[in-house]
Amino acid sequence: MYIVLAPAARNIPVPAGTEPEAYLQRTDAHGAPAGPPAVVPAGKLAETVRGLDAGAPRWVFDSTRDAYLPLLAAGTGVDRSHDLALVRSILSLSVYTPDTAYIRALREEPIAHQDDELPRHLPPLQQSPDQFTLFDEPRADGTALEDLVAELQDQLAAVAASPQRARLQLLLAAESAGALIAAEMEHSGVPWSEDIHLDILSSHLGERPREGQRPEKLEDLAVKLGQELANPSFSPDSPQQLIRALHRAGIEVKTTSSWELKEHSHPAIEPLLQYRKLSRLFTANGWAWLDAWVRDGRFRPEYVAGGVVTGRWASRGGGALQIPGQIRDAVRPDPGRKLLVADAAQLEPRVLAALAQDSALAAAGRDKDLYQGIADAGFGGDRAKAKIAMLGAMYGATTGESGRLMPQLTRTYPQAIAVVERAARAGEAGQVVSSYLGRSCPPPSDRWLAAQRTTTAEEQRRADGLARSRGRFTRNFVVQSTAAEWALCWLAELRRRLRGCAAEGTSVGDMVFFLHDEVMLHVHEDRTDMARRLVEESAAAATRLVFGRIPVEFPVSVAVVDSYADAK
DNA sequence: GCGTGGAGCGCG
DNA sequence: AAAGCGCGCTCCACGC
Repeated sequence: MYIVLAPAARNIPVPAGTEPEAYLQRTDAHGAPAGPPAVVPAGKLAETVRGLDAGAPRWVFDSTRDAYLPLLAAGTGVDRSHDLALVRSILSLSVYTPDTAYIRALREEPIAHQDDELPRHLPPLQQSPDQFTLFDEPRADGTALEDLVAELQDQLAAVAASPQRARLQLLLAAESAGALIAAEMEHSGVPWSEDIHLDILSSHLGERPREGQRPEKLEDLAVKLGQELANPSFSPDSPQQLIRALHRAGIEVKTTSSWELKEHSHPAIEPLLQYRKLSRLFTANGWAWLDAWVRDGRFRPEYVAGGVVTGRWASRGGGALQIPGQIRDAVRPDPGRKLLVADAAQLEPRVLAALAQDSALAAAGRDKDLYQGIADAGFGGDRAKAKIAMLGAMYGATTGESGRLMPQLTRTYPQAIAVVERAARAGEAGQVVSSYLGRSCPPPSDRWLAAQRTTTAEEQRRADGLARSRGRFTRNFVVQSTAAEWALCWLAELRRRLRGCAAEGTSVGDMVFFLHDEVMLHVHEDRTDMARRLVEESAAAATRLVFGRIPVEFPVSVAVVDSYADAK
């Protein structure tokens, strides 16, 4: 049922005379060992895993990325998994987790689930003063095979005793599937045309500059800016110099951010905004970025599944989740392939409709754009207004246009608004809130709690500010986290279907990119209709999985294109 | 020289 | 027309 995999490097000492690559332990449905552990000799792991996966086990990894990327490199995939670290992180916070010794222990060591930057398998420094002995001695690090098996048992027992076992099980399965998908996407990479990227850079910036120099067009703008501000030597990269120069030129801004600059009219503003735009392209996605992240026609970022408190993915290096529209034209399919870009339309407000069982909001999104539906029902058909109002409701806006539009929204969708308001009040009071499937937000920090127990008026103002800030966080958490689990289920369902097709000899394509509510497939050009159908089926399946039978639609918009730039 | 926090901006 | 959630990256400014 489960097979626990422990890379041998973490199970030193090595048995004499052998050179194992990994240890495997088969267990029953409760994680209890079934038979003795297997020692997999060097060079045989991928092959062994491939053979065992036919028996449809759930592979147990301490870190999916560490264990699975090498398998993928050897051409081996697995069907299902259980990621101990991700499950640990969810269980330690979830309100659906029962009070077991394992959970209590987790909650007493906050670092284990809060700080992913500290790999659990590295012992504290004071325990290994000599770096050279580090790899020759047994590590008391809790990742030996038997410790992984023990933790699996603890986790399965906790889920079994949960008052919401089904939801929690689904969440943990989806989270683990997400980790597999993240590794697979990292392995496949995003098809990237270096030539087109270079064309974009040269047309916007000019030739690649020498190390430490500005590109030609950026330099021109800096010079022009110096002239307009009558200050030839200042650097627009320095906020302090910049704001002083602006003030001297009579432009009275509090910050130098673009939206505030746009409110003034002065001949220096246009070149400044242009400089900003190009400077960002140069520094964040320029030649250096290309050198670092694109090789052999693939952009290979590192994804961090479960890297965000709400359950969204994060990324490390390469800014994978912030690819600017400016360079999306560089994402091109291989010959014989197409890009299929699917987007869950207005996912978060639809999730809110489901959470609140708000039939008016559900109706507004039936067979149409949800924001347009809201607009038609209460904002005179003005879609932009409806969208601002809805986003404001989910983010906790109090001022500005968004704040002004809120009352109208509350009149039309009292049930939906009540859900986010309740979440906000809970957060302000220091409570935790949870997603539909049971991912809970972190409790307030000790500093936050201490701030709430203040007496002086000034401290009280600060405490109120902190409370409102937490309220905005929890308000958004219920929606964002539930949207993230819908999206994970969507991806997992899609993965299952794609693997099913491949197993039958009909390769449809690969999942190559995921961005919160949007997925990109690199599909064979003669199977785009099939891919489209799988994506749509998966969305329907995800809705059923998460919410059961509900009268809320979760439509996906699908574009089959030859450039990512054409997807929107 | 090194780490950190803020500003600014990219994405959803 | 503009302030309210979640991130990552790059730069500068600052303190050590």
